[in-house]
Amino acid sequence: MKDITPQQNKVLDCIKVYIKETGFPPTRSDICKEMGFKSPNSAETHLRALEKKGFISIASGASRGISIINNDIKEEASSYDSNEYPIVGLVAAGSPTLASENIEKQVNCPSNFFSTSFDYFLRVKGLSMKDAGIMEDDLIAVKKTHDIRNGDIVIARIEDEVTVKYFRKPADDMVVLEPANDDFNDIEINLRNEDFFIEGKYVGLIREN
Amino acid sequence: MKDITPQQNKVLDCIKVYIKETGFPPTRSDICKEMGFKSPNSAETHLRALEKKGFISIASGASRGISIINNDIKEEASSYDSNEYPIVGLVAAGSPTLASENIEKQVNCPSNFFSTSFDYFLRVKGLSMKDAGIMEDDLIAVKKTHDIRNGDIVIARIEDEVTVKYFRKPADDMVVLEPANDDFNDIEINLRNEDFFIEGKYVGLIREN
DNA sequence: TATTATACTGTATGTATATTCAGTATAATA
DNA sequence: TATTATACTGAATATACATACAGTATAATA
Repeated sequence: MKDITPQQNKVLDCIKVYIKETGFPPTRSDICKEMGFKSPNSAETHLRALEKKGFISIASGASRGISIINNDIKEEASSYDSNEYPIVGLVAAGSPTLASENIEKQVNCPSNFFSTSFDYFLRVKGLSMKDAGIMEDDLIAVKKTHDIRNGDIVIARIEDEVTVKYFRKPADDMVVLEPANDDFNDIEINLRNEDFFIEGKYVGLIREN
Repeated sequence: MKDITPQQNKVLDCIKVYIKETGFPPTRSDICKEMGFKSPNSAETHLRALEKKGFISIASGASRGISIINNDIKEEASSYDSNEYPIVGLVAAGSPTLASENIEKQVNCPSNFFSTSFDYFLRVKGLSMKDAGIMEDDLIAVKKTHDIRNGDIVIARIEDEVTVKYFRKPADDMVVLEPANDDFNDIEINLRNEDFFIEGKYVGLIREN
């Protein structure tokens, strides 16, 4: 799977939304309306790019012949399929690896439990995301991915510190991590100087009381 | 929902199969091929019958504008054994009963998922418990019980209104329900005058992102 | 008995739609 | 420097498609 451009991603998203809302895929012209294009060829070229990169398939000659190619392994599994997922502690320093010494325990959970598939649970320390409803000791479902958009909640590692924050990228060489708590400050990272790594994306939450 | 004829059922089935295999709905002509009809009008009349009976909707003028209307009562009717839990909507008025019309869907979940056993999930409306990390559209795991202590989060019904709040009982004939949000006020209930009922206790939370 | 629903064939037509061709422009890559 | 990918506008066209109209026939209602 090759890289997708932001614009192509938008088009892909708008196709998904269209299908979800109408039950059938959009025409070139429908995509133009959604995206604000003035020529059906704008949609066409994006579709061909998405096809080439393996995100969709296009049935030749057929109207609305677009179908989303799903490489989310989760979807293929049956709805009652369940798996063991590790709970990883959010250790103050060091990355949340899946090495056995970091695993608190394994929990059984249906793999399609959240709308997106995920890889492990992370136990939250601190209250920096309080206003997003993420509290101390909550379990965050984390999907290992680098496909992050502004506003996503990410699990990131800066130098040796792991943290959960809102993600924003105002410039190519800069990332801002924003807490959801007025008692905390934004973290600005200069990608030139600092060691920054995105462990994954927050896709769901579980709280045991 | 009116009765469906065997032939109409076949057509409906073939539409479902077509969508599953191609990702988009069939044309009249596609249906003819699948069903062995020789006239597109055969498909057309069946489609109109299915539309009239509420099984599909047809977008006027659009090609392949068929979408399946989903009212799978099957899942809702099944009994809640070991691992299937119903999601109940927190309707503004009325108690969150397990009657099928109130059940959003069933989710598969290990019965020992939370430290305490539970009976159903409730979808949260509003932000009155924001500071307890309970946000809009979260799923609360509810245990049907009347064993409540001060400080527990309860699902309670006052007259015809269902609400989630902290529970406190300062006197034998009085209950105070406290929100976790400064924008809301405490609710004081005089047990002599008002119809008050505890539906259950909050034992866990799930958030889908 | 007349009417309506079901279940088809066959033809016709306007338009919805995919798709190609011709351009313009920018940024990245070889 | 030439080439390729991205990101568009704009026009043209063959055909894919929904849909209406005209029939035939059977069974179930009212």
